[in-house]
Amino acid sequence: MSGFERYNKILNLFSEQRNSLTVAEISQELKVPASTVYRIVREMVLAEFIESAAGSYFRLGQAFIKFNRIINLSDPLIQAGEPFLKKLANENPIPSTNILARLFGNKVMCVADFKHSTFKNNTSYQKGRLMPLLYGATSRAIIMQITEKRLNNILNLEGLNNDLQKEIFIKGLDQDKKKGFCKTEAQVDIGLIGFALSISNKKLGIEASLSSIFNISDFRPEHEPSIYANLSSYALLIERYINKIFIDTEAYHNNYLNKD
Amino acid sequence: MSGFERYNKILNLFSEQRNSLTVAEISQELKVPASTVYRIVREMVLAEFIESAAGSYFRLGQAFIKFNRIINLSDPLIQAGEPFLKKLANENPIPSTNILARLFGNKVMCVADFKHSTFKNNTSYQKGRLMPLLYGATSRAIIMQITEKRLNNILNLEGLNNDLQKEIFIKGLDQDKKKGFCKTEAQVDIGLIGFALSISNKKLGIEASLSSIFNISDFRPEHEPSIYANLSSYALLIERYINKIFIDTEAYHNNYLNKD
DNA sequence: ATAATATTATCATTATATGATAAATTGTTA
DNA sequence: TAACAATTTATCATATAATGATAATATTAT
Repeated sequence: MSGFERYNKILNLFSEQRNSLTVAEISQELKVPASTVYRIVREMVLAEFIESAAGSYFRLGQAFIKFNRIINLSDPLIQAGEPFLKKLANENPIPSTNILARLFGNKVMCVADFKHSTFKNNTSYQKGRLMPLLYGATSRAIIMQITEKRLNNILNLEGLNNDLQKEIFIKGLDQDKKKGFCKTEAQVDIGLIGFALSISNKKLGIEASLSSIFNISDFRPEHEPSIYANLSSYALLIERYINKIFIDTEAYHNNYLNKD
Repeated sequence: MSGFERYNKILNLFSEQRNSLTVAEISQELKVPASTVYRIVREMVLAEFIESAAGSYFRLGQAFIKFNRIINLSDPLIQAGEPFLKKLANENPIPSTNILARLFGNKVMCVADFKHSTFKNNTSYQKGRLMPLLYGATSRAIIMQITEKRLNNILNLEGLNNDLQKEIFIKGLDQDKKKGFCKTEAQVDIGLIGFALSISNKKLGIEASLSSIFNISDFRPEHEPSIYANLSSYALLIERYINKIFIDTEAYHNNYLNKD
């Protein structure tokens, strides 16, 4: 264990379920002596990436709140997409939650969400939460973009090493690719149905998706056309906006450089 | 430069204004050769603390969104305080923005905010943004809690090294301490007036404040009593709730340990 | 007050980071 | 498409910092 990995491993011990840890626990998890962990933790406390809680426990620190704000203000996907989620929710024919998600390692992370006030259920998708890559329309609209090789790696990692299963999964994905959208029922949350479209920008390395999630009980087949119409028009809008941000940023950088 | 500081310094080069940087720029800022910076940046990209953007620029990475979520779910101040901000806003006699803030180094960071729909102005206080420690009611209600020695250090750091100025500042603070609340006009944003109370929990090391911010043009002296009544009842409520969380967490930990 | 736990300090040893340079890759321009 | 420039990765000897066992304090609980 060396370099940044050492720090990252400690941070990744913290989770929604286990949000505070003692040095003894960290030491045990990482199989590193307590004296070493104390030194490392102290460094991170100084930088406010960790803070001490009651009873010799430690928590994640406030620095994350600070950096999270900067990301929200600078991430092109969030900047371009978040403002449209509310509009999308308002135009959908039935109550919905609407989500922007992107690839995060071999998981999918929601980076923006808007739940319409009339949508009473809760989805598992929440900003910052990691979700499985192989289930749900939100995720499918993302993996349909990645290369075959990478997909294969991920399928192996996720335990889909049975060749037949793999083939079936890839075939289904290819069909979705041709159609240009994804639709899944109850793959992530029971009682919910999801529709998703890809959002991408090669230059910015964005592999994302825009999705609308509904209660199955609200949903009727006749809703589908307007759901697709909404999703596809907003997906296009967001892609264009991302591109605009890209152009603007480039211009800004050029301008900045010329001023030297 | 060594240990976590090396990574932290790079992360802290990113700001709202300068949200993407090239390796050359980082190298220049930190006075570290590009070959070294490339190695460090690569490590951080792997951990998703940094991500590559277009045109050889780098941005903060998505890991912050993930960790920010965990903090929001686990920070006792946010957990205890955030739900009450909306209620406070609704009960205030005039349109307001309501803020929970805490100490962050020698700055003050807003960790939760709720702007009432009728409040049209914008405050500088936004979740995750660092604000000066010496101006505004929000900040005063925090520094009035810290030890004299620490305050002195901060006053020196902030350039208040003139003894007379210092004395005046401390006297004003002492008066606020006696009154038990802070009120400032236009110290941070012109046209706004702020009222704040301290929130603290020694065991959890929380030094924070709850504040309501109004438009000066909306404000009349007769509003003051109800403003104070609201603030003080919610501040008390939040402190009690923090304590409840503390007790619950302790019980949880004990329970967890006994199960081994 | 005493015991138990948590935290910091010390220091010889080991392992890793560093940075100069070269090589490779990628992007740009003619 | 070739030639060029910029970006990124690889290499490696050397300097530097991390490690962890142990001892010394500090803090907390009994």
